[in-house]
Amino acid sequence: MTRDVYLVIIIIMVKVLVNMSGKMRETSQRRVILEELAKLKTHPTANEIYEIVRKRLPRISLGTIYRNLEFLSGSGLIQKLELAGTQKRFDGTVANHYHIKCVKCGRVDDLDLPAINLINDTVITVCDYEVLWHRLEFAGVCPECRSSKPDYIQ
Amino acid sequence: MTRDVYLVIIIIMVKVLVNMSGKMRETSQRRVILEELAKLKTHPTANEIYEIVRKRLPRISLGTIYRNLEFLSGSGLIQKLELAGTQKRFDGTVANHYHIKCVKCGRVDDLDLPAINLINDTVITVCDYEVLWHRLEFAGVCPECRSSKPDYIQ
DNA sequence: ATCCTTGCAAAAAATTTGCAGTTAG
DNA sequence: CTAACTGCAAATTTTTTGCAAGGAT
Repeated sequence: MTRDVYLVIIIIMVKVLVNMSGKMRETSQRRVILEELAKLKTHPTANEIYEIVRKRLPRISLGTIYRNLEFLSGSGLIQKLELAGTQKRFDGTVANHYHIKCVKCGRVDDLDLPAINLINDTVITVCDYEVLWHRLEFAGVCPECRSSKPDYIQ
Repeated sequence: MTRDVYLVIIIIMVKVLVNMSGKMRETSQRRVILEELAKLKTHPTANEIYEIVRKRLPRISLGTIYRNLEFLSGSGLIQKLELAGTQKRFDGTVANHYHIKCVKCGRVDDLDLPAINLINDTVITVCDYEVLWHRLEFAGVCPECRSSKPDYIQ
């Protein structure tokens, strides 16, 4: 639990430093991306964010979306997820938590499961690495897809 | 442990079925890819495999490499890894095991850590998914990179 | 006024696919 | 024979980047 406290402190420090340095500007594009990401419970791809933000800022470009997502995740204001599949996804929630992805429809949900940070120490004992972090991802069939007919019947 | 036994049986069955169906042909390209992958302890990308196989089969194309890697991992003869980063990696070892990736040089090593399959059952209790599998990936600094000077000195 | 940020378009990176010709079974 | 497979090249998909114009502080 102490580890999580450190993490929160570090995140706050990063935010303060980003603001203090005075180099981060609050543009409407950046603000809207952040707002929309905070609203969403899903974990959209860059392109999905583009389509959503475009409704409010029709002239925004996909390049700006990518640059901001990269910048915001680098600043610790959002989280970049590199899950199975071809595209990266983004999460407005910064706190460390695990995800599960539906193999049928592709939706990604948060898991209410405590992070098993102790496992990092276990890994240090079986390899010579300095272990920094781990990523734990689950895959399965979501409730909606489960209630529909199985593939081999359809 | 019983679960792993089932897994091994299933893998063998898949191999048998693949051979029985008589639809899989043993081409020199496919055989060499499989041979080279079995030799390697690293977890190469499609392009790295291409460069290695090309030494033995100079006329092979990258498309063939991709098609075979897809086919072989679909048949359970090799493993496709979708770790952090942009490229997929391939593992000649089929048995389920975890990996650690160096954040500096990008190399991927196997971890001698038992698979925590019980966690799937835990996840079922906190969400409505039918949990199929999980992926646990570590990141850190490998021994070689650790012994070199830190970034901010160089 | 400065220089971070944007839109646009082109480029890059990684992977997939169409097709005509080749080859294993 | 014939259907699976290959090489080649073009096409897709996803992300990054160069540049001149725009805008926040």
